[in-house]
Amino acid sequence: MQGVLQTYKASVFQALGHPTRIAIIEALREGELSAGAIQEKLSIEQANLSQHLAILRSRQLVTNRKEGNQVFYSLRNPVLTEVLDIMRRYFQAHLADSIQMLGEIEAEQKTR
Amino acid sequence: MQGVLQTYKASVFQALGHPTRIAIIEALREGELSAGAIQEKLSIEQANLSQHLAILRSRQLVTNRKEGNQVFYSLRNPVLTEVLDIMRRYFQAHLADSIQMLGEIEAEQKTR
DNA sequence: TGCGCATATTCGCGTTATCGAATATAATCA
DNA sequence: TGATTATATTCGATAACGCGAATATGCGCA
Repeated sequence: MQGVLQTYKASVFQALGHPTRIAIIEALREGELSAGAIQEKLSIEQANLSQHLAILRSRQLVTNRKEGNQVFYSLRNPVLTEVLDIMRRYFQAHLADSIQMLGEIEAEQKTR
Repeated sequence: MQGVLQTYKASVFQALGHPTRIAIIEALREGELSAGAIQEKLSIEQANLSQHLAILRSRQLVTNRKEGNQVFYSLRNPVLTEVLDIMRRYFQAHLADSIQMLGEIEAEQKTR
């Protein structure tokens, strides 16, 4: 087993390692949104969203603010969008390979 | 299910979402290393390392060069270390919370 | 050729993640 | 208070992950 620090870093990346959670974070780029608004934007099950939000909360990637009936989420730190932007550059740098990977991902998705 | 692009991004983060793989990438920061050298550095099972390397390869995060008997690995793109550096800043920015999280991670590890 | 070293792959199994359904909580409002 | 809305949690099933043991592959060298 590796060090605690590496475990910590890994846990943050792991939280980012799901398409729905990437979508949530991208949805929050523009500013805070209520859970309901996110749900509508992503059109996923309410419970499922709540589970993903719980993970992002537990990793401290988002904060939430309760207002009356609803809960508003926002990104905890702009560093996150920074990382996503870098990944976009990374994606472009490896465009050819990435396209191939996308193909494989698509193929996998179809066979499910 | 979210878009293909988000699935792709998530798959890259997911590859980073394991302490051993973080350790591998950090080990490769200084330059290329043979699989054996990495194994020695991390002191993990040979098969296990090979599995992790396979994942990093499949996500295009590392390249490998065969030389005679051995295989040398290196980071595909400096963007990776850039992301790790940013995460370090992130970690420092949230030091207080992170320390708490580390405590939780440690506690979890002990109870296993 | 046949042996030995470095690395990769396969297999079986335990653990963790993910999902939808159902249920719980908590706030508002009639 | 009771109904309604918004969100969270629990549960059970399935899928994916991670590991070590065993085995396979591939290269160099006697």
